[in-house]
Amino acid sequence: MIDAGATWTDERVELLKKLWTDGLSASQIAAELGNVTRNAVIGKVHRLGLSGRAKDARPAASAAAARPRKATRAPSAPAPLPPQPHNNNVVIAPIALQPVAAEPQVYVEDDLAVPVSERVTIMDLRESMCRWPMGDPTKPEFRFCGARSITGLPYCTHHARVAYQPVADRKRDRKLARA
DNA sequence: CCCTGATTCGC
DNA sequence: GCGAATCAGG
Repeated sequence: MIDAGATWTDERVELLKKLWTDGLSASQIAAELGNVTRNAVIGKVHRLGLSGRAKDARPAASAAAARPRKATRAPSAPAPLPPQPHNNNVVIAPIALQPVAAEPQVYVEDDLAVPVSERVTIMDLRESMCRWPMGDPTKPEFRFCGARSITGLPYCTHHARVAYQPVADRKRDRKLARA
């Protein structure tokens, strides 16, 4: 290799753009590029001015909620906040922020993106594991998803989407090659 | 504890 | 310009 990869060559920048707009997470992109951390990716993304991805219109929503101050690093910049335009047509539909069922049990085979790798029985189900039921609860082969759940939620990222949204199609693989 | 992106600031 | 540290949040 001529380049260790620690520099933002045009190719790497383009790949970054592609992957970012493609919806991959910063860490995924970092893993893909190699020799960079997710922070580096995020930093670059912001510098390129393509943060926020291709979201409809989320101008001030989360941006305004962002820390106006508090870097606990070294107070220097007053961090002036420009007037935020309220969004106009973000109709994310306040549909249901609650599970489609309090006690899910008879879900059909949801989809194919489910990682079969970590399915577990109730015996092996731990606190940090996704409780998404798979199969017939009355049958012995009943299993739970078992993937790492979002802290505070009973489901993994994937199933949380399915559970909390009527339709959430976001295909992303977990292909992080760590260490 | 795992992860996400956002931000700040020393380099 | 770069990215680690930090933050807020799921």
